[in-house]
Amino acid sequence: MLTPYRIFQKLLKQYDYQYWWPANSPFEVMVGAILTQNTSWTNVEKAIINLNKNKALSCHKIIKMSDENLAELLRPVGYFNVKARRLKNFCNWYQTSNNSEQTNTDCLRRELLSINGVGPETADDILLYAFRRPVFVIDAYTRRLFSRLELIEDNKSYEELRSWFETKLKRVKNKVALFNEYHALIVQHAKAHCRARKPLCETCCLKRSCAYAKANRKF
DNA sequence: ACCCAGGGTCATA
DNA sequence: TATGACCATGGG
Repeated sequence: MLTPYRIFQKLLKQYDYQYWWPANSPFEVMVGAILTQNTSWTNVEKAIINLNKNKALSCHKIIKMSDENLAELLRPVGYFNVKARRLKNFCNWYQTSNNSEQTNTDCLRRELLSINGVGPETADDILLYAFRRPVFVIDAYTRRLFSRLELIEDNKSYEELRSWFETKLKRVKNKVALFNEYHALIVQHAKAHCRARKPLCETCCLKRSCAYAKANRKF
């Protein structure tokens, strides 16, 4: 039986540990989470370098900078005008927020979702990889993989899927570590699988339109 | 010349 | 609630 946990084991065996999130601080994780919306990570790295060069990788500096100057540093990520505003919206919340280790995760999640520009996946990236909370991140790859394995239906909402995964993985001990590695492995699988098809399964290439997957009618 | 990327918001029906 | 337009650079 293919269960979410079995699939995790296969991914781990195939790709080994990923040690996410690739960042030097929790704040950098949060910035990256916003900048990588529908954007490849290589572009995000360029923007992070720009921010560092201008000593602008801090809440304080980002809020102080003009929209135009910030957008210019964010140019490589695309959507730079939108993302400049989103980043500022986030920083304005982060600066005044007073959340501690004790803050309830659902409460923190609702606060994140109330920020314009932070949707469910970005919020969960931040919760898992910056705040170390046990939330399972759902992204386009996760949907495609489990849809093509015929374990989920593609008309499910984000919350339905997150709840499904968290229920299926209820019994694991260190949820933060597992959810962390799981999402990272799915992304790694997406990057690697089209180049070297290896036996996780025959039909789960995660490109949006994979001829192989199409031919096998696993959509 | 196309397709895609570690999404989200807003207007419309 | 469910689609569709829009945001925009860079790599394959």
